[in-house]
Amino acid sequence: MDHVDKILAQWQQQRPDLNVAPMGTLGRLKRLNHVLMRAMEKTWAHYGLNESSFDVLATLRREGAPYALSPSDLMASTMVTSGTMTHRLQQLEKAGLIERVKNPDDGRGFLISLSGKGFALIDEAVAAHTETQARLVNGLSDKQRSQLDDLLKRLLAGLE
Amino acid sequence: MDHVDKILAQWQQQRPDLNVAPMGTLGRLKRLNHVLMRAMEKTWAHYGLNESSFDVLATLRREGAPYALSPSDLMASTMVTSGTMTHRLQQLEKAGLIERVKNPDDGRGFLISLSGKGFALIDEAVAAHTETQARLVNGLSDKQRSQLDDLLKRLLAGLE
DNA sequence: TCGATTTACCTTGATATCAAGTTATCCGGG
DNA sequence: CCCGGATAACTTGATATCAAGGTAAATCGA
Repeated sequence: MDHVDKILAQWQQQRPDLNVAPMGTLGRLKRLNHVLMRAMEKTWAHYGLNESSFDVLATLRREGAPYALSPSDLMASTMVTSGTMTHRLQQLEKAGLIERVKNPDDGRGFLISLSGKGFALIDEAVAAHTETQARLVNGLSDKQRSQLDDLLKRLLAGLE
Repeated sequence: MDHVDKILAQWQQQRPDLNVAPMGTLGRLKRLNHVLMRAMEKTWAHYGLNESSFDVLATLRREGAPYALSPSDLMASTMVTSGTMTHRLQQLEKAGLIERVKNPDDGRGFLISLSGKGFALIDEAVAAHTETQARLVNGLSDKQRSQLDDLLKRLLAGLE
C-alpha cells in the first residue's frame, strides 16, 4: 500500500466507474522519475552541473572524437527547443566547458565542442553518475532490472 | 535498437569501463515519462487545464466530500513547494474552479475547496484522462502492465 | 541562375518552478 | 501567562523552459 495505491483507492471509492489500473502504473512512473531525478541531481551538483549541463556535455562526450555536434544535433538528442539550447550553450560557454566555432561547411550553423576542461569534467562526472545510477536500481535484482528494461522499451516503442 | 540503445552503444565504445545497464533503464524511464506527459497534456488542454491545475483539482476531487484540503496538504500530495502552490491556487481561484476560506480552527491557514464549476470540470476531465491513460498503456498486455507496475513499485519502495 | 522554400540559430515574452526570506499564528514549557 | 520555537502560507528574486517570431544562409526547382 504505497502512496499511489492510496490514490487509486480514493478514486475507486469516489469514481468506481473509472478504470484506474493504468493510472497506477503511470503514476508510479512519474513519481519514480521525480525521485530519481532528485537523487541524480546531487551527483551532478557535486561537479557544479545540473541535469541540463550534464546532458549537453555527456552528449558531446559519448559522441567520441572530436567531441563536437551542431546545436541542432544537440537539440534533437536532448529533446529541448532551440531557445533552450541557445541558453544552455551560453552558460556552458561562459563556464569554459564548451567551445563554439562557425561551421566551415554551413554559414548558418556552428559546431559545439568540448573544451579540455569540459572533457575532463564530464569524464569524471559520468563515472560518478553511473555509480549513482547503479545504487538507485539496487532495489531490483539484475534479472528484475532487465525485465523492467524490457517492459519500458516495449511501451516506449509503441509511443515514439 | 531504440534511441536509448544507441546511447548505451556510444558509451560502451567510449567508456568501456562504465557499467551502463542502469543508465539504459533509467534513461527509458525518463524518456517514457516525457512522452507520456506530452500525450496527457493534450487531454488536459481540451478542458482548459494543464498538468498543474489538473493535479490540484484531481487531488481535491478524489478526497471526497466536502472536497477540501489545506494548501499544505495539497503541497504534500503534489510534491511542490509552497510558492508554487500559492501560484497555482491563485490561477485556479481566478478561474473560479476553487474557493478559499479561512480555516476556522487555525488562523494561519486556509481551506481550499472545489467550486461547483471546478467539480463538474474535473469530473469530466478525469474520465477523459483515464481513457487517455488506458490508450497509452495499450502497447502492453494486462499481464505485462501489471508486471511493470510491480517492478516500479518495488523500485520506488526502496527509494522513498 | 534566380526566386521561393527550407533550415539553423537567436531573440523575445510569457510562464512555472524553486529556494530563501517574511509575517502571522499556534503550541508547549516554564 | 508569556516567551521561544514551530508551522502556514505568501513574497521575492533567480532560473529554466517553451512557443512564436525574426534573420541569415543554404538548397531546390524551373
